[in-house]
Amino acid sequence: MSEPHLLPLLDAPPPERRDAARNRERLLGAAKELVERDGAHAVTMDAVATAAGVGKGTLFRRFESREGLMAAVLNHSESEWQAQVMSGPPPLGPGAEPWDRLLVFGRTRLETTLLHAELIREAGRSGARASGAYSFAATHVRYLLSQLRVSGDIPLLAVAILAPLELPILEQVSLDGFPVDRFYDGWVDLARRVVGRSA
Amino acid sequence: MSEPHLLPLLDAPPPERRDAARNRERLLGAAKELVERDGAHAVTMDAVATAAGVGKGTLFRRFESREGLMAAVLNHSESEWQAQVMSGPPPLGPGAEPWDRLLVFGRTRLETTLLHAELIREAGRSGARASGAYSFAATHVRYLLSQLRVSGDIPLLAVAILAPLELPILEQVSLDGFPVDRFYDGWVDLARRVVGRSA
DNA sequence: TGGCAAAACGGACCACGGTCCGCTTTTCTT
DNA sequence: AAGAAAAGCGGACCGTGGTCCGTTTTGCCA
Repeated sequence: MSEPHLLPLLDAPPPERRDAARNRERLLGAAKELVERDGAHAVTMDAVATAAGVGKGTLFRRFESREGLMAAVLNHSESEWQAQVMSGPPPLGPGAEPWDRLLVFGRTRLETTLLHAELIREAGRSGARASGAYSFAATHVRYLLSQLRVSGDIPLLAVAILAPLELPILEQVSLDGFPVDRFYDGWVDLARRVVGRSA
Repeated sequence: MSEPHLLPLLDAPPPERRDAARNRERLLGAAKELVERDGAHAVTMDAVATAAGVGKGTLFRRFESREGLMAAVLNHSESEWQAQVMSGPPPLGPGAEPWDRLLVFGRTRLETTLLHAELIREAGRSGARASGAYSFAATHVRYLLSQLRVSGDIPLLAVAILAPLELPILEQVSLDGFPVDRFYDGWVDLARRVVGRSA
């Protein structure tokens, strides 16, 4: 009947057991390797579990679903870009004019999305959700827009600016046969109109 | 060694055999019914085939995949809206000012997308592709933009205007907890900026 | 009308995502 | 150090999407 000695501050998330952590790492490593070798679409859950020397049940307990696993891999791949944005050199990182940062942001985001296209596709809904990719970008754009003293509903304008850079949109568009360069120019034009720059 | 008597004009698509046509109709009907009754996510291919009194192989031959089937159902559902846009009463249909048409277009498109959300989701890539939903909307917006004498790369601006109304974007946004009404207002603001209206 | 090639049919079959539950490992307590 | 509860493990098992191929139907021509 003894009371717990330490009250959890802010109900802390329960820590991970040692074997669990080890297996998560093995699984993620195996997944990354297989994705790189065979392409995300060809990676089966059985294969990942086997390659990691772990049971399938474990794989699913750690990553919820195939999409979840892909999202985890994706997240890892995008984290470098996120770091560049947050603390890399200008003009992508801090230190440059907001407008210049926005332009570079758009270009690199477009490139990153295309680079990870397959992974994003395989990650499905989790791609945007579980991996913080989308909300990171949204937050950053909102920040830049506020720096630019844009008038209006900034969160929504951020959505509008980001939307054409999302994979589902890019896929629809490229079905219509747009080259990527032209697409980027178009995006710059859009950004100009939205933030209200004339030239 | 006789020559064919009739040359096909513009290599015509081969017509469908009677049984094939009959089965396609049965299948589509069964699918619509099941989707309505149980929700798209709960509809299995076996169930559709059985309900239509047809083998599974036939179902797949006619509709390619589950996504293809869902796209077909979706297409049917959207055709009414498309008809309204093309030849219904103003301001959605022809006869009103382009700007007013654009506004109503946006609102009804948003509503339609949300109404068919589940079907769109289940239709996956085919949702945009096979069902002409996306390209219809794009074409129409391009038309309205040209009527509005908008300067710039009209096809790309059309993409930019349409993008925030696509389901994947709406889903990401509503995760961030936006009410729909506010979202529509935001879209109108976006449209204003893109076409260059001050008020 | 009979016959034949092409098209379509259908259900047995397969692969893969996901679940379940009896067993093992970890961790905490005394 | 021992013991027990919690957390984790793993692989047999299941449902569903998708394929394959021997059989049937259709449409055409004689």
